Amino acid sequence: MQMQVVNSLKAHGLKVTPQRVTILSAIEKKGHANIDEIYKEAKTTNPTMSLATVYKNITSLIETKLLKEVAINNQKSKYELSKEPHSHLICKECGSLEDIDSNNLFTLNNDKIDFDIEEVELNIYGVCNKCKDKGTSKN
Amino acid sequence: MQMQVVNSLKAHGLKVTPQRVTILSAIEKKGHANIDEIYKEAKTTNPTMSLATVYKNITSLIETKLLKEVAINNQKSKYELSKEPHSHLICKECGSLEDIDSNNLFTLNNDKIDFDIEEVELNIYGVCNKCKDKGTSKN
DNA sequence: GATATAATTAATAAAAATTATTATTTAGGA
DNA sequence: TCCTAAATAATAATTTTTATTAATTATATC
Ligand SMILES: [Mn+2]
Ligand SMILES: [Mn+2]
Ligand SMILES: [Zn+2]
Ligand SMILES: [Zn+2]
Repeated sequence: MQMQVVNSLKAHGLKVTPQRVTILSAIEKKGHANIDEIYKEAKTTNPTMSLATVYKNITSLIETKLLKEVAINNQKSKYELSKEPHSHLICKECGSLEDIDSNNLFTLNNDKIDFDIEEVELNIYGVCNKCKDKGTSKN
Repeated sequence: MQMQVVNSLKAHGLKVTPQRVTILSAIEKKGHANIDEIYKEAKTTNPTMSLATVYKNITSLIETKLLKEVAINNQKSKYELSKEPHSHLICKECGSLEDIDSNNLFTLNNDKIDFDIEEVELNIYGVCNKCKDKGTSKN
């Protein structure tokens, strides 16, 4: 079984159930996925999995910081495994989302911000190269 | 009537209906608001307004770029009048959202990004001063 | 390895959010 | 003022999310 995922669950004090392993593996495979994509992918491994189980686990996996939500304009939120801070390129044509390393991407000059910063999220919307080439929509 | 809002609707080729004026005025008053907040505020001016009308208009106002969606982790999307690019401070305690000027806030080093950038969105999550002081949640 | 127990799950119902339908009204141009 | 396409209110339908509950299961303790 996905030792990586199993250990991660244990480390975060969550019981290791096949459903959770399946859900996390599905997200890991997809990189970023919304509820429906996770559910669909998870069912290929565990066909009896209930959608309510996906919802509940997404919630607890986020609470325990194992997952991170990525809220996106004009789409359902996607979820990803927690990892190094990074930014996202989001295509307005096809909705695709990809990671982009934040190092050297931008410099935050937060000298004068009077706010306890926990997390900085940079989302860059535009047109991905695939869509730029095709000139057409939805791929 | 809100001449500002009326002209804005005309300029974007949308019919000037009292419902649209009310919706835009509500958002203008609130700064940022989700569907429910818009509906509630709008009803104080126009009690017969239908929720479906709010939904449909939000969609067309976004399509015509009069409004902008602000998708937020763990909350329903908020909407604001289109204005200068800026960033947001979002409190994880109370959910409050406030504008912050992006000028001098960060520098984007986008030399090597091979992507047609249309819009850069920087969301800073953390704890607002009100919540920091109170130490407690939900205000 | 067997047992106890609290957590988790599947199935389902319920609730909340969003979109579609339709008859009526209305904004804006002729 | 009149016409007409667009917009609205009311409502139904659909979709999305959460709650409930009986059965199952992971894990701690023996
Ligand atoms: Mn990512
Ligand atoms: Mn704003
Ligand atoms: Zn694309
Ligand atoms: Zn706060």
